[in-house]
Amino acid sequence: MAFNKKEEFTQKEQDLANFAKAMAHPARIAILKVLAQRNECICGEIVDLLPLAQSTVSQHLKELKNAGLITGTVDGPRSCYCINWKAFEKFNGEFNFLFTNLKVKNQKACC
Amino acid sequence: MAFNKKEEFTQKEQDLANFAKAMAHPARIAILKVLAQRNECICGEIVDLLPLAQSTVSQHLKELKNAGLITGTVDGPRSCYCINWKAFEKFNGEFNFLFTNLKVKNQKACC
DNA sequence: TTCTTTAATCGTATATTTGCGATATAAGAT
DNA sequence: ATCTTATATCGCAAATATACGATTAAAGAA
Repeated sequence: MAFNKKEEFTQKEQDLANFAKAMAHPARIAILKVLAQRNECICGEIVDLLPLAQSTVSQHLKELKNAGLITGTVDGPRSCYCINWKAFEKFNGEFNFLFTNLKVKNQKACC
Repeated sequence: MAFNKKEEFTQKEQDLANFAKAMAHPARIAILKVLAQRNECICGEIVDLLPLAQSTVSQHLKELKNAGLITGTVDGPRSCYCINWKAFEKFNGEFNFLFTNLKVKNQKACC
């Protein structure tokens, strides 16, 4: 890849891409779904629901946390994860601003 | 990776993850933005706007097309790409159904 | 203190993505 | 028929992502 060209794009483009990347795996979608329904889940519960090893689930949780889509606190041998609704609001707004709004103006079909 | 576990998730989870994956790169976000603003852009115009080689842009366009986010027709040495608004509507709805709706019920903050 | 339980991290193998130059293709121009 | 132009595809190198087992860490229980 010679060099990573991602930094050459605008910050907004990078942010939106990172948000999308965090959701770009069915396991992470599934995790988010569980958290959205329950709020306040420990890692073990999620592991039981997914067809993946504990270490793999932990890794996916870490990615979601790094991307800011979830929050988590470690409390000794137990942890607590929740959806960060604010992040979803922000990116949903960003997404709509970039695309859905323009739809109204520009509806013609071409190819 | 031993084996690809992606098929073990539900079809909806996979579809949403694939949609997200298509947007998981700033170059593809930038391409979608250009197409959203103009409708009916040829590849060359997009190449001029991005800090990437022609072959790389063509590859990103192919990925967006394969994911169904854009449509494109080849007309000899010239091509025409457009946003597939229906796909955006579909996935935006899916996304809202999975997450944003639940927000109302489940607002408490924990961690 | 030692044992148990739960989750994070490390190390590693394999798969996929990203990016480019070179080449192929396809249609119009000369 | 050959040249030009615009785009797609091929082949490859490097970077990242995915997944797991093994290990570590941290807190409560015995």
